[in-house]
Amino acid sequence: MTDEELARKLQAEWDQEEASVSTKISGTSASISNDKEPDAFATRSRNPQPDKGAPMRERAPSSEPPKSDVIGTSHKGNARGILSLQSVVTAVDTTSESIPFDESPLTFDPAKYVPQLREHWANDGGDASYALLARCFVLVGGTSSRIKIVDTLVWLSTNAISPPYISLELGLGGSAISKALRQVCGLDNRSLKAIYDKFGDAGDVAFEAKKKQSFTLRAPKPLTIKGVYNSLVKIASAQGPGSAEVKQRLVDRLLQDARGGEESRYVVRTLCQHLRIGAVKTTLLIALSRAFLLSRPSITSPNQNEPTYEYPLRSVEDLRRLKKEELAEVWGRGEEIVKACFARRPNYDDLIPAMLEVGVCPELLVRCGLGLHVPLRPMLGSITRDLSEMLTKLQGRDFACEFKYDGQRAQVHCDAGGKVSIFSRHLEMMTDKYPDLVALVPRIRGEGVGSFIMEGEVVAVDQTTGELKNFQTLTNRARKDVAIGSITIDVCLFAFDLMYLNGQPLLDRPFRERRSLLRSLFVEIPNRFTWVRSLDATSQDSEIVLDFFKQALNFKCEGIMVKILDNLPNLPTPIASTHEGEGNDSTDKQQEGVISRTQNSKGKSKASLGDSKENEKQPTLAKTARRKPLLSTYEPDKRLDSWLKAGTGKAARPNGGRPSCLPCATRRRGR
DNA sequence: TGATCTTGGCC
DNA sequence: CTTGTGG
DNA sequence: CCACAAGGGCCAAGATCA
Repeated sequence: MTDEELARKLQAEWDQEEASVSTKISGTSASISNDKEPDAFATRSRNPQPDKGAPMRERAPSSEPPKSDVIGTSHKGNARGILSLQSVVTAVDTTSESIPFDESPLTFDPAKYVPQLREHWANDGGDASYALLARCFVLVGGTSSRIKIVDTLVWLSTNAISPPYISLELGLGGSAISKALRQVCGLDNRSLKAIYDKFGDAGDVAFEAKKKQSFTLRAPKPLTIKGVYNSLVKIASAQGPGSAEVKQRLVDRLLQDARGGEESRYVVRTLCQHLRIGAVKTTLLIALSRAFLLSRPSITSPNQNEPTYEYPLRSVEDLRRLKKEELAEVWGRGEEIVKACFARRPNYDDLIPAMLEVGVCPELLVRCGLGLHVPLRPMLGSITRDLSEMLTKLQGRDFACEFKYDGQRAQVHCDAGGKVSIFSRHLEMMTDKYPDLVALVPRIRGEGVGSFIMEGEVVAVDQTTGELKNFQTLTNRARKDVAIGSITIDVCLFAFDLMYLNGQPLLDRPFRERRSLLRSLFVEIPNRFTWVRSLDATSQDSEIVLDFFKQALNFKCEGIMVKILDNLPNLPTPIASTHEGEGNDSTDKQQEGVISRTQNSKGKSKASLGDSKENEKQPTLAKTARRKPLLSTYEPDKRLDSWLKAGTGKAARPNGGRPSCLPCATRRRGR
């Protein structure tokens, strides 16, 4: 297909789409335009701006919205529903004719998709999103350049163009977008602002503005996936003086080339990196998993250097024959693998090539697993309200309590060569922010420690008194290009976990073992590098735990973390848990056994659900026994009950809130 | 240049 | 960080 | 129950303006 034909085809499709103005597919999708509460300019938090009706002026005097030509980039309201999804996913119908990567259109083909979507919606209900995304990722008849589409599309779908630990910022505010809209659509600020106030979403503004566009500056060139992605990268790459204009030009072009309102909407939302399609990381991983279970690229030109893709597939026919639970099992197993990979190596540029090589199988975890200088997604703790809830969740298992310090979580990588990387909780690279920590690493590394990944909390600490400073003090530190001599706020790293050591992942080891390795192989430096203060306890120690919690608060900590120590409960004696039937040791043990048998293949909780017999045995206990198993392993990106946090929540009570972990419970059930 | 505003990161 | 919402 | 979205307070950086 030539460019010209393609363009004509797209234009025709576009017209058709415009005609059938935003065919609402499901009721929920209506929420897009449902925004009441426009909230002028919706810039971020501050910015007093009580200003309501006052229209924006260019070059605002100080009373006006200071940045008069800005369309805010924050929003209200959720966009759920597949109308938006279909628009974003666009026309990557990889199952039909083969369009070269460079020409893969950004626009979607409503004629093709709308009926399918209706069908999906009717038949699959909640699975429609996954089904649709999976369909769009299906790789049939592809070449390696086509494969790139998947990659690119995934990035675009997740509001990102790079993983968080690689800093590639668009550096675009709303102003560039409004400027472009003014220029391209011939509207003035006042109208734009009015539209924005109505919808509260820059993308919706673009939609309306584009519909009002009365002229064209030049012949639009159909947008392609690759083109849009490349533009984003170019925008992000432009830096320094004059960069604003470069960015502006790129934005202008994108909006000129956008055909019609719907495409403009999503181009702009893409530019804001705020697609609002309700399908982000997890959804995409699930969709990828399904797509790769069902299909693989077939290389048409074997003479090239194209690799061959031969991983096994599931056939749709076979899957159709399965019972509902069996099908869920098949999907679920794949999803767990893909999620596990992404949790350990959160980069689609790594994940997708690996999937292309081996498909969705345990091998994937080897190809795309934990590695140095690539942050894994941290394990999280479930929030607990009070002590009794905590002890209940712990189900009588042994646990460790740790101070929960008021600082910033940090993941420290060090390779055998001594190179250090430090990542934040959200995987931002902050090595440059803590040159003092980097310098510390050689000194804390004990004998026999080569490479490692450890985790801890960075806290501002007075070096002479050892006194802990609050979080706010820590934020006063400079963040970029910190010279080690110019540091005014000293910090201490309170380490609490070790996930990797000497080339070997430790994620599957029990916490007790990881902690022991950490504490035996590394060397403390007072007020610079120490262990989190901790206390091992059992469910009988509620008073001691409570006291520990109070100590933590007195020590300027936010509260405590509680962590399961061992995988298998080490019950001294199977004393009958006669009364209460609360903790119920026997079922615990059985469950745990089931899990550990299947764990190596990532069976996990799905597997344990399959064994329903054991629950039958003790009907009275079924209610409490359905809890998820408690793991002492490090489970990246999961929020499980094996880690519990108790203490003062920051966002709820920024200042001086009372601890929410009230000393409510001395009333413990026996023992 | 310094004041002012926006952004994006942390909790 | 927290909450709210929807499936 | 989960995933997504959005909310708030705070800060350094950087862009923009007077």
